[in-house]
Amino acid sequence: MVTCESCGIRSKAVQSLTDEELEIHQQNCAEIKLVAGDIIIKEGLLSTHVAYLKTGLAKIHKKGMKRTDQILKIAQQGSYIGMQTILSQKIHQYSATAIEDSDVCFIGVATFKELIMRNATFGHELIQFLCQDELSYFNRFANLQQKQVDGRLADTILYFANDIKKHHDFIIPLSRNELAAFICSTRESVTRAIKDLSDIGTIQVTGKRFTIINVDLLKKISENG
Amino acid sequence: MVTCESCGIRSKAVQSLTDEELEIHQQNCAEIKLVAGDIIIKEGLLSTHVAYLKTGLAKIHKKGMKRTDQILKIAQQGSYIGMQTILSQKIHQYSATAIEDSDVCFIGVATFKELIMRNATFGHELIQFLCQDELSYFNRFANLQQKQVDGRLADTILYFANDIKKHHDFIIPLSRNELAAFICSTRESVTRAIKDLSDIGTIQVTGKRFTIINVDLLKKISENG
DNA sequence: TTTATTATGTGATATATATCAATTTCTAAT
DNA sequence: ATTAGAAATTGATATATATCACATAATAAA
Repeated sequence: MVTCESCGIRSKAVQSLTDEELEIHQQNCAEIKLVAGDIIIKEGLLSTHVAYLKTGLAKIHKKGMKRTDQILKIAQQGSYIGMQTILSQKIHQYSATAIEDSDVCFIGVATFKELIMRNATFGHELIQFLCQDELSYFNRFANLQQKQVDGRLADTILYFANDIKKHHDFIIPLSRNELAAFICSTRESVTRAIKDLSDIGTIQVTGKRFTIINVDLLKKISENG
Repeated sequence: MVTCESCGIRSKAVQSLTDEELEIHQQNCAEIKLVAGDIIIKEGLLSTHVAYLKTGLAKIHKKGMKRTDQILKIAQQGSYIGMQTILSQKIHQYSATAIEDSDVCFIGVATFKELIMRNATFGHELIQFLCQDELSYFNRFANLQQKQVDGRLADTILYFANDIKKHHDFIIPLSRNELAAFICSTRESVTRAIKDLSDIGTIQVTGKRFTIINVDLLKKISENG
């Protein structure tokens, strides 16, 4: 069994802990293996743990008025999930679901809070994380509002290629419905947008496999909206 | 002159400082009186200070591809502005402009960071603030995407009434263009939405003065989109 | 296999809202 | 008060995309 101490991929925050603090962390922390589709946290339920996504990929989603959830963001390995709620409110305000097989560590709320209060560097790392996160939202927000569907899809494809998969040929582990929920559109419009981008020769798509053929053109569409 | 020590409306974070730390804060902090329209921080410029909005109201806005800025949020008194950038990136990623006469304290970056690293409670309060903020975005995001203009305007009117002005009769210190930038629409559509809500007797509007006549109906429109 | 179920694709149509153009109202300056 | 400039309103039109309806493909179950 891997302890927090021996864990090679612990967060920067955890790296800043003293031996004693790391021991506290270790005692109140459980690692769980998830498969795609497993729920990490669920909107509306009491928040008892903070989740740390060690490996894998998850979607952060939220109920709207309409039936389908909206996908707020994709959480990559190294992300803390559910800490927003844990510190002030007690009920999770959003859900998180693994979209790839993932390893997740659950840390008890009380422990998490204690570490923040004990170790300023731990808190500092969390602040960095939260700030970074907020800036991403600002960007996403601006892009979503000012671009139309083709541009938003281009953004998403480039995001998966550059930030997540680091490859020009990759799987986007989202259904067309989920893609729509992510770029704030509909299944049908996503299908058509994929066709548009394929037709002009920027990408090649088979099911969930995307291959970027002409990056420059794709970037141009992303930039022009 | 008001010192940080004697300041009655210092932030919860500052309240947690020791006398010595408060002295450090005091030495690197300047209070400035702004009038509506004054810039607090500007996107693209080097971030040297964190701003604390002591009193007043400000808009947080960001350049898009199109000419007009988008308004990401309204910052109320008690908000820290510009701390996202200061900790990781060096260039402000968004602008902040006073939309009412305001008192703002500017704290040097180095000092701000020092206090985070010295005092875990200070950091903890900032984390609370950031988490709260993030949850607001999630809500705003969900609402914006799923409601149409009338519903989004209703949201905004209720937001100013309940959260900011705490009155059913109040001034929204935004032009129609700014209102549009806030609810992600256009000047003309905002005008028409205001007319819609007036026509059905939910509100009464003269220029920037809004009076809520039928709250229940307004809430209903907000909820149904 | 066959059948049921779910995901995806495609065409036709509806609609909310952006855009364009012209007018009126408000505000500030001389 | 008069003029100039900006902000807001109003109407007509264009358009991106949602919605609806149906067809097809992929997947899981019997």
